[in-house]
Amino acid sequence: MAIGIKVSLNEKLYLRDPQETPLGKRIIKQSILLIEEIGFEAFTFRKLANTMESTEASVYRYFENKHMLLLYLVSWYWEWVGFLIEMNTRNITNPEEQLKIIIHTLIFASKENPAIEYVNESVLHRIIISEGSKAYHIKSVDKENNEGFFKNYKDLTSKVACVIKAINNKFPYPRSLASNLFEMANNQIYFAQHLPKLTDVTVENEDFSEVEKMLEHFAFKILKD
Amino acid sequence: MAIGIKVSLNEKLYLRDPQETPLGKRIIKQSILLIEEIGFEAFTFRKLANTMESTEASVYRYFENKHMLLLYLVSWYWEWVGFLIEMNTRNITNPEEQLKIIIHTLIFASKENPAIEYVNESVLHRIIISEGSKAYHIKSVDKENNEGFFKNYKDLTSKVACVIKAINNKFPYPRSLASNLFEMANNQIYFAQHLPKLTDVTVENEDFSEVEKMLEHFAFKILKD
DNA sequence: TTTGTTTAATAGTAATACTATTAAATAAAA
DNA sequence: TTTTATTTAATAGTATTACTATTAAACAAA
Repeated sequence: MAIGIKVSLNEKLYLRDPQETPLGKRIIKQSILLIEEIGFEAFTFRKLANTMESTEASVYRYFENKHMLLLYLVSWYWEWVGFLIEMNTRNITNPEEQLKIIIHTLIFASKENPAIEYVNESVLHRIIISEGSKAYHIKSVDKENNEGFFKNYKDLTSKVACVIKAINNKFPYPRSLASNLFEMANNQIYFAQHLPKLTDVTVENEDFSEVEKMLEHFAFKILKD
Repeated sequence: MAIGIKVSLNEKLYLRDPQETPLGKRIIKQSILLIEEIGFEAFTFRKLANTMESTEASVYRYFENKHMLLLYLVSWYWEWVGFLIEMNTRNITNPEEQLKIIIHTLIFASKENPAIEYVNESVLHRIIISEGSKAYHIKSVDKENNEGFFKNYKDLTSKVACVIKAINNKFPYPRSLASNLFEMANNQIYFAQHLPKLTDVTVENEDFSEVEKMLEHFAFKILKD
């Protein structure tokens, strides 16, 4: 990922690279806003084309269907979070400190300085929270996994699992803890906002600090000797 | 829930109670099989009607749309798991033992003696694992929550949160731990089956014992003083 | 036997997902 | 500069899907 320029993603995710043309960038920008506004089920390429004053057929030249577009956005997000984590932990040697930074980045990724003008990271974060899991809860998950569509998410999980192992080499579930931290972060934010009976934390005005505190509590308690 | 007879669910979930008529029971039975076979996105009432030799219009007399049918199945599942947990923990006084039984029931619910002939609990479990979260990851979540559509899941979370509090009254996140155990159970099974890089456990031939062991490890480590 | 009620089938419509073909714009080559 | 090739987008479709209005059949109650 070269900052300000181009995020490197699996080329099979798209038919034509949206980062290469002005229309492609508008498709990314506007689809993020429209999915957030009406939800992924109601989202269609025709509605997208209407709001961005283009045509349905033009959008289909970039993405095979709306599922692939979601997959693109999800991959973009995790690539970006992975990049932020890499940056923020670079000069830290203590693995406990690294994990704290990872949790913080996971929760506050959308508050970092936006790197790319055609992606509203804050809105994208909300999409990942409410629609993200639909990217892999599909019948074709095995085929798409073989194509490498989930590589960004898996690579980030591996990276975090390494930090977990550095903290406690005897802990038997580093990957599961890593993926659970990702899933739990998004789930508990969603619960706080929509199904508060399912959580103990509160989220107001996009302030996720209680979630951060809870994830730290969970992670470090589990990793204690 | 009266065993062998009728599961009590929110009446707003359906237009006509499917448990009341033979056609309704066939709709439940066949929809479980068809969703499992082709996935929820490809599932339509027309395809369902074809496979069960009925008509699309007849299915629409029972459920407003396929989302409401999924919500019905998800509610049915959690009501059933809650019933099993109630049964299995009834004569247990030790809360640690209760939590172990809860985790076991959560994981092996589908292996219990089927209570109702028109529901294949094992197939339903697979649907909950791969499609369940789509029931509440929708734009209308707040409205539907007000209607009480998620009551079964929330009640079960409250019940488990009580057991968690009985184990360690000082633990600050009993609801979050409870909901996370539910979500984690299904997620980690799904990862083991489809995205093994995201987990450390393996699941072969529907044997979920490694997942059970991991959930116990997580839960009891977190609740330790 | 009549009336009312439940249930299901017919036959639609509107919206959606997707595509084949053509046209316009731009760039490269002669 | 002119021709040719390539990229990009618009038009105009088709097939499928989601959903509904209306009618008919089955059954029960009066």
